[in-house]
Amino acid sequence: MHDSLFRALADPTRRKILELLTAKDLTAGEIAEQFPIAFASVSHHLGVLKAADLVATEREGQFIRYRLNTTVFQEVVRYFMTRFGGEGEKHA
Amino acid sequence: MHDSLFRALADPTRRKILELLTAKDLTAGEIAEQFPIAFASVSHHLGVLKAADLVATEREGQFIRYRLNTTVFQEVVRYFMTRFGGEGEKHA
DNA sequence: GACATATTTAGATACTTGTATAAATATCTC
DNA sequence: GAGATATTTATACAAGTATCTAAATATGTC
Repeated sequence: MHDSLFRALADPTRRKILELLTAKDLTAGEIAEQFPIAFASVSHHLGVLKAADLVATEREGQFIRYRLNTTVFQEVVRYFMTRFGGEGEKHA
Repeated sequence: MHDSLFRALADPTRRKILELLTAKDLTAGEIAEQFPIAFASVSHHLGVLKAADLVATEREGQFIRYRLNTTVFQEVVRYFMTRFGGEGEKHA
C-alpha cells in the first residue's frame, strides 16, 4: 500500500513536480515546460504520481489540471511520526 | 542531497529494517534473520540505509550493531511539513 | 597461526525504471 | 469532418537495482 507512494517519491523530477503544485494547480503542459525532458516523459511521471494518489486530475477542456492530494502527504507525515518520531523520549 | 534518502526509503525491505530498529538496536545478523533473502542481500540494504545516513553502526567484537539515526527522520518530516503541510488553509 | 563466526564485497543475472520517439486519444475551432 | 492543440499510450532501450553465490575481510578462540 505504501509502496507505490514511497517509490513515487524516490524520483527527483516527481518531487519537483509536487513542489511546483504546492504553489498552485497546473496543467500537464505547464508542468512539462519546467523540465528539460520530453512531454511524454513528464506525462509518465504524472501517471506515477496519480497512481500513488499523490495528485488528482480534472479535465478543463483540452487541458488536464493537476492538483496535490494533501491528504496523502498527511499520511506520509503520520507514517514517520508514528513509527520513527513518536517514541523519542528526549525532546530536542 | 535528499535523493539517496528517498531512494533508500523506496524499498519495502529497507523500511521494514527501519521499523525493526525502532524497537531496539540490532546486529546485522539479527536483522538478516528476519528476512527470507540471503544475508548478503540484507547487508546490501544495510549499506544503502547507511549511505543515506538513516542508520549508524558500531562494531561490537565480531558483531556490528545498527541503530536508527532519528535526526534524519526529523529532516524527512520537516521536508513534508514545510513543503506540503504548511499551507493547508489555502483554497484554489 | 589455524579455524570458526559475523559481515561485507565482488561478480553475475533478472527485473524495474526513466527517457526517447512515434502513434493514439481527446477536445476545440472552423 | 478536417485540422490544430493538449495529453496520454505504445514501444524500445540504456541505466539502475535487488537478488544470488562465492570470495574476501574482520574478530574471537584455541
